[in-house]
Amino acid sequence: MMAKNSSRPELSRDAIVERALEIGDAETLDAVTIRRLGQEFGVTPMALYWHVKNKDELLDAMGDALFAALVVEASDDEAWDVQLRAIVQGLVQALRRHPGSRELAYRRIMQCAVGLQLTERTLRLLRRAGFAPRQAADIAMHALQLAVMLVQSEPGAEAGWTEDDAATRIAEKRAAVEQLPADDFPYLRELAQYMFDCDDPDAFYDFNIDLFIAGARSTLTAGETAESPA
Amino acid sequence: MMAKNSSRPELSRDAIVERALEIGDAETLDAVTIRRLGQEFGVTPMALYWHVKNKDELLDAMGDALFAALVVEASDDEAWDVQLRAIVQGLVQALRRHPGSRELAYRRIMQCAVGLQLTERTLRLLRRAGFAPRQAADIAMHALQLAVMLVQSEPGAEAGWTEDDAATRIAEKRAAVEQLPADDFPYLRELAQYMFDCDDPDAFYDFNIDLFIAGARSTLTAGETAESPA
DNA sequence: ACCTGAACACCGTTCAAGT
DNA sequence: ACCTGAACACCGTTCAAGT
Repeated sequence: MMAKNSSRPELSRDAIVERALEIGDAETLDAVTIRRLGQEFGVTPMALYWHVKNKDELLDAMGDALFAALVVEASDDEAWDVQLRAIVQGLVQALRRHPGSRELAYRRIMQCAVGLQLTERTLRLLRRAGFAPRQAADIAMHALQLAVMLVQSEPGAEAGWTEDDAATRIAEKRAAVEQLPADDFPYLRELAQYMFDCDDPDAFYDFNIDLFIAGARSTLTAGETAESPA
Repeated sequence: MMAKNSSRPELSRDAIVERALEIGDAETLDAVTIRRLGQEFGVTPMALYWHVKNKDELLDAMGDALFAALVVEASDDEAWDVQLRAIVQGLVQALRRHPGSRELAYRRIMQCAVGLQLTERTLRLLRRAGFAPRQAADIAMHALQLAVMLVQSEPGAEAGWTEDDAATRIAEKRAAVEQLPADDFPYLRELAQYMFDCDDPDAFYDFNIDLFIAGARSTLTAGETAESPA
């Protein structure tokens, strides 16, 4: 019952998931391996199978863990568009915590408890705002997937490597664009700095979220004559 | 030089990529294996390394191939929002051809020739429409990523399995939602049919694309006083 | 130019067995 | 309840060698 080694935590499902996320961030998702994890815990690979059914279940658990840090900074009685923005922003903040495992969010967002609760809340606020059922469903899904998409495509945050390594990758991309024929790609060459380098990630997220909210808003006003709110 | 077996095509880079996409669609992306491909061509695994540097390059080539079928049904002198819609639609149509390999599109869209040309065209039309440089860059990226996102999240098109197998998976998901406590998830239960079953995929795509276009449109009019078009 | 044989260092997973 | 040993069927990849 006593800790055998203070630097080596007890083996448990949560500890495994946590360590897996760390490895994903420090290296890559395919560095996350049953055998590697066993090694990190000073245990044989097979020991993990007691705590986790198989690797797929581990990846699912990692995906679910991404949503654990979710906080939505808006109360139920604020305007629907304020709430919707807060939901997407909260999701983005949560997912950004583990860059290496961002792609796992896709398949778990409509599966895990937090994701379902968030979906419920989004549907509720959209229905109450006056969106038709079909619209509410589509916009809710769009909102959640948008958050995943933005995090996944944030310029200059491809794989979870060292920070200065990311800088070199960006430089490579920009260099590749510089080499394109100026006659055929004038605009791309002119705007390359904006596409690959992201000096201000928060501005990037804000702009794209606003774009989405504006679209939703105009959809609502356009359909208001045809549909009657519940 | 003569075909040794008419049912077994010559080994070549293109043939390998094509077969890999077929396997991805018929089964899953991780059924796509160097060894499996060698087997399908009646050749040892190592033979592939002559035509393809390594597996990563193969996956990249598969991703690039997704964009090969791209057609944008809009000419340069149509309104900018019509063109923008046609671009996203064209991309969606192209990516839908290989459901099993959709996830590969993400990392190649700004890398492959077709993707770069499409980006250039999008930037050009947005700049000419009057968007500021930063806005044009963000919206262009958003447009391209949106297409990938929609294809990846089309309800009821998760993995590239049999069509009736997809039906059972949808039924499972809906059943899971039915089991949720009615007090906590009234909206989700009410709208479950819209979220998981997609009776009309084209309508799904149209709605979401329109949502995006509407957002872009309102961004343009909002910023028109501040920015002067080129 | 194009392919094979043999070998290496990895995977995930099962299952009976230990404590 | 929790972990190990041994084994199995897979991977991707290299490299010298064949034709």
